[in-house]
Amino acid sequence: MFPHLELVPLVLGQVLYESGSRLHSVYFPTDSIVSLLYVMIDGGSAEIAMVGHEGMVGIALFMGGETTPNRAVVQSSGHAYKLRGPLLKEEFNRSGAMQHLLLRYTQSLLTQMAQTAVCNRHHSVHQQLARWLLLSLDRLPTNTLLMTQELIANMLGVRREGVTEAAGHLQAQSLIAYSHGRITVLDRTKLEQASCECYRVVKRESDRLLPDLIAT
Amino acid sequence: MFPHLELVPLVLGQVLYESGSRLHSVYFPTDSIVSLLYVMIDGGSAEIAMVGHEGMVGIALFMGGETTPNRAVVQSSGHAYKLRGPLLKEEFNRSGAMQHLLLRYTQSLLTQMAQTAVCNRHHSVHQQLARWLLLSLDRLPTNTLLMTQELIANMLGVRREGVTEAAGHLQAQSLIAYSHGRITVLDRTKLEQASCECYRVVKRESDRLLPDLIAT
DNA sequence: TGGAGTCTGTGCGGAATGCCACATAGCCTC
DNA sequence: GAGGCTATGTGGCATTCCGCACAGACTCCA
Repeated sequence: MFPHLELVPLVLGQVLYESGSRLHSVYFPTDSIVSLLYVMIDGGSAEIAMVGHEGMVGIALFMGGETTPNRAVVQSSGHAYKLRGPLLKEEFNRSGAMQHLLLRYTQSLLTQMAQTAVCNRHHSVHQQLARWLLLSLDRLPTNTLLMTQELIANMLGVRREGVTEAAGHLQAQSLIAYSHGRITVLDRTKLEQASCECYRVVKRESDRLLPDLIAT
Repeated sequence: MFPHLELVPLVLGQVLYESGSRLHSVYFPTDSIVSLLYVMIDGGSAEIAMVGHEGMVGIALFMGGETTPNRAVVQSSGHAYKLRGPLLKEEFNRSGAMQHLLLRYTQSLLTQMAQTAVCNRHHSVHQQLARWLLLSLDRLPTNTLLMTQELIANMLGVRREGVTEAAGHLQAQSLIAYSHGRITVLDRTKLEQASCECYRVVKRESDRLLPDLIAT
């Protein structure tokens, strides 16, 4: 399979899959982040999960559904290994270590989605922003995110003003610093404290299910 | 595999799995409904997804994680076929039709979770109640749910009063009728109109991914 | 049949968030 | 370095939902 991996650049805003569209390839992000979004009829949106170097975009291919109702958008520019769908399916159907890995990754994605649902229900924009920053940070090589508040608001499905207020609060406490589309995390530990339990649950499950990737 | 299926009764409130507990058996509900919940540290809860005759409780077993951070609670009494974990794994690893079916079901569960996240973010308690009633109805043989508003509130992760108000509204429009723990859906079509797009998305994906089950 | 317990209805104040409008401020290009 | 564009800050108002308190109504069991 490895010879068929093709390293491709992913740029911010690029749409890898549209809702309901047939998947021809899957992507393994290296230093990029891809968001899975649901876009409502009225145009509103909400992020369902994010995928970075720990995972793969396009699990519907081996799950058998071929498509999902979600859109996959590049949330942070970078690169990904692209693989043609049939090759992935072939590898999956060999029922080897790769299949087990993909299934465990899918379970970790499931946990992320579940926790997103919980977070959307119960936690404040403040807590959700902290969670989101941490999830992004875990998928980036640096501790700086190139990301406007407007974009974050779209991901979280909240108002831009809400993000401004929450981010201002985090900056006042020196947990982060930001300016015009560049957010730097200054104190990761305190940011975790500002976040809700949702982040920790997702992180713990991810670490538990995908220990192999610690080396990555 | 079939000779090993054991029909067991499930009673309202029964906990099949606790968060993080090792799964020994899986359950295929027949006329019962099982809710997957996340229970927060402070005791608050939110339903992640519900499972009825279309699916299985305990997918973590074949996904490779063995456990999940969620609790599985019987939401509507009835029965389920119980199967010992190792037997299910064995069947799954045969990579036959059963594996494909289970994976497609998992994808439909994924969609349900994703849509729960979206709904929690964007839709009103009114819309969510309608969605929830419809999802339950699809999994029951009758159009009567034995279910108090308090319980529904716990599932949706909202206040009981909020459910009272929304349910009163639906009853005033003659979409449902209820009294002390017994809810009857009178007009399914209008209830769908009162619901948000989330119900339709989940239904469509479920029908698409699991056509075999229409016969069931 | 009556009483206890559960379920449902209602009102009030407060917090969080949504929507809208506009002001300020940094960045980039020319 | 000036202007335009984008990003961020701020305020006001409406709505939804939460938390709390308590009243009324139905059911079930003794």
